[in-house]
Parts: sequence; C-alpha cells; structure tokens
Amino acid sequence: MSLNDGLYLREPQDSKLGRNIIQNSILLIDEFGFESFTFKKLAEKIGSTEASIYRYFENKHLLLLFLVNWYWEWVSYLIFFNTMNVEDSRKKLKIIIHSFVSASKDNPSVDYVNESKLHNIVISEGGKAYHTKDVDDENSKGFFSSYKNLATTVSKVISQINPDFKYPFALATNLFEMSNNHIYFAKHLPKLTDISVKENDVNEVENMLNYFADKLLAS
Amino acid sequence: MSLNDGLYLREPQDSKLGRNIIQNSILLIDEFGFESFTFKKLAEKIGSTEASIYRYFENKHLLLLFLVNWYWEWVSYLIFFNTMNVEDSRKKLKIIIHSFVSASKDNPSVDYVNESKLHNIVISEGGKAYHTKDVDDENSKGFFSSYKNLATTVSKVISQINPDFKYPFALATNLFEMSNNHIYFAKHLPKLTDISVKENDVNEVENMLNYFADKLLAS
DNA sequence: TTTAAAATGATAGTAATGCTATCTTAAAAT
DNA sequence: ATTTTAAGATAGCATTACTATCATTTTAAA
Repeated sequence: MSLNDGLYLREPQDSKLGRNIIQNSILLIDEFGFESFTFKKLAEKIGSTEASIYRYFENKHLLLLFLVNWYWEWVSYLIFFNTMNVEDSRKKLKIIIHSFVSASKDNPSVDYVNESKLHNIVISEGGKAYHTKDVDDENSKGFFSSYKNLATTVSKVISQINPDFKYPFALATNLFEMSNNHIYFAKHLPKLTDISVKENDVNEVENMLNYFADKLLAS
Repeated sequence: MSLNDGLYLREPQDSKLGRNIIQNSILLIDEFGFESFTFKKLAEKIGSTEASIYRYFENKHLLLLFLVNWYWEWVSYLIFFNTMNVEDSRKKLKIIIHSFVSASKDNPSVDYVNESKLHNIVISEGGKAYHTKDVDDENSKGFFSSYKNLATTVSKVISQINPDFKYPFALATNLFEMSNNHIYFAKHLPKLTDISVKENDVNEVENMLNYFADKLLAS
C-alpha cells in the first residue's frame, strides 16, 4: 500500500519494527482510544523504545493520519476490485456501498493490519484526522488525497446514474460519513439513529444508504 | 440556559468567574483549537488560576461537552421559537434547517456567549464531544440528552411530513452532521463537497439540505 | 453588624506526556 | 571487511493535567 510519504519519517511498511508499529498501534488505539494512546505505551507493547517510534512518525497524530489513509486506500482498492467488471452504474454504486460498509469482512488481509479493528478506528477516531488546526497545512501537503480520490471515484458513478444531480461529491462523502456515524450511533448513542447493529451485522446501515442514494438519485 | 448538572462541578453561569470561563474558553478554543487549549492558558487570559477553573470543570473535555450542550440547547430554543406559530410541517422543517444553519446570525445573544464562535467550535470540534472511550458512561449520565432531544423534535416533524419514511432519526441527525461537515469541508477540504461558503454565507448549504430533505421525503 | 460560610487567589508539588539528544550496539549493504 | 544505517538504552526537559494547602476576599446568615 503506497501512501503520501510526508506522513512518515521512515516508511513503516518496509521494516519489521515499522510493521510492528502499524500492527500494534491499531490494537492499542482500538482498545483504549486515541486520547490515551501514547508512543510510550506502544513502545512497551512491542518491546521497543519511544525514541525508535519517533524515527518513524513525528507524532501520534501523523500516525493516525497514516492509518486512516491506509484505510481509505484499502477501501479504494476494494471498490476498484469489486466493480471492475460491472457496467451498470446503479449496480456499481450498490457494490461501492457494500464495499465500504462491510469493508472489514471481505478480507484481502495484509498480515500486519487487522482491517476490522482499523475500520473501528476509522469509525470512532477517523474524524480527528482532519479536525485539527493544521488541516489547511496538511491538506496542502496532500495528506487527505486518498480520501479525496475516493470521493471523486464515487462522485463519478453518482453522476453517471443521474447527470443532473447537483451534489455528487457531497452525496459521496455523506455516504461515507453517514455509514461511520450511524454504525457508531447504533453502538453508543442509539437514540440518534433508526438502525441497529447486532453483532457487527451492518446490514441495516447498508439498506439505509442504498435507500438514501436511490431516492436522491431518482429522476 | 439549564444544562445537565453532571457536566460541571459548580454552575458556571451563576458567577462572574464562571461566565468568564465560558466566554473566554469559547474565544480560545475557536482561535487555537481544542487540542492546544489548556486551563492554564485560559486562567492567564482571564487573570485567574488553574485551580479556580478546576473548581468549575473537572477537565477540558467536560468543558467542551458543556459548550456543545449549551449550543444544542440554544438551537432547540431557536427552533422552538421560530416554529411556534407554524402549522405546515414542510414549512417547519425548512425553518428548522434555516435555524441551525444560520444559528449564528439570528442572535438572541447571551452576553457571555459569542454564538457565532460557538457555532464554529461545534463545526470544528463538536464531534470530539462524543468520540471518546467514555461515551457510554457519559451517555448513561445524560450528557448527550440535549442533542438527543433535538434529534427527537426534528424526527417528529419529519414523520409528520411523511409517516412512512423509515429513517426519521437518521435523517434528523444527518441534517445536523451534514450541515457542520459541509461547512467545514467548504472551508478546509473543498474537494469533498459541491458547495462553497463565501464570507460565512451558508446559503448553499441550506439549499442542499432542503433539497436532500425534500427528495427523501417525497412520497 | 458581626460572624460564619463559601468562593477565589496564591503557591507548590507530582505524575504523565510529548518530545529531543546522545551514545552504543546490531544489522545491512558496499 | 568496512562503512553506513537502524535500533536499543538511557537521560533529560518543558508542558500538561491535575491535587493539595493555606491565605484572603466576598457573600449570606444570624
């Protein structure tokens, strides 16, 4: 998986220690949350030192950004792969929705990434990747381009379905954000949604997103 | 404005120092972001001490939660006030959308709250109020009830418009989240949206939300 | 109007966080 | 075989996120 090289000081995917950092940061952030995650705890967990981790990532925020980008690239790949031989753009959108809602199931696994836990991190902490005072600076360095490319891909399919639809980008990002939000709501703030997610079955979310997309794109 | 009293140790709205904390925390968070906001900086700014601020709020996270709740209560009040004499539920929803998109303009101002900056905080940092490892615990204490009540109010109007619509809560919260998201995107990640916000003119956002709501609720 | 209670200020201290620096050893590449 | 590069070990430092104590001021009750 190739990501913007400004995200790290040393490419973590190229060394044992680097892959260890990726793998175990996912486990720790998933278990304890991003706020209480520290490089010191991570170092202890992988039997290394803080200093060594700082040689890979400037700070934990950039590590999160790396993980989130990795996730977006992975979803992009899934979508590419799953829609490759599909002509009909309505079908395409359905497959896209299925791809990112169930991203963690269809597991073309890289061994140092637990995609299911990474998906949980994106759901719970993903927003923090761009809700920062440094967004503009980081955006100018291309740190969000994976997400923007993904949004562009989806917006194109939307425009194919209905060329008159005025908000293809907004709908694309809204499908992503809505998916993550409502999975989170179902788990933690169920009064804020109508759907429920039992034992990680996100079927209802998928149905809702399809319903929204269909209605909005009907001509 | 009356909020859940678990949010604070001492009601900040009842004393000069408390109101100072509210007023200046809004200014500081808006200017420098939540991450770099500290009680020490706030104390310096208002000529008080860290210890004194800790007598009002357990920590900065609870202060943020207080501010966000204050905002939601204020929006609820605006909606109540603006829809009071309106019969037609479609009109009601339009007014609701206008109320929260332009919340910062129609200014029934409390002197120690800069509603416009508070709105910016909700847009930029609001999600952090519930994306925490303590959500479940805080939810059980009622720390999100202002938002849930607001969502309930709006969902009722939605169900009046179209009683068969399956996702009244999800649409209600999505309108809020989408509003904040796309104002933020327009300012910082314009490739993720179709609308633009020039000089705080959120008209395009309002139009988009109305379009989405109308299409989704058409029978 | 005195007196007690409550709120604030002043100061100190402590553990954890978020780093940076240096030095040594181990591994890899030439 | 030797030089470069990566990793481990250790130290240190400024800031953060608090808690504790005591003195002083303000407010409220007697």
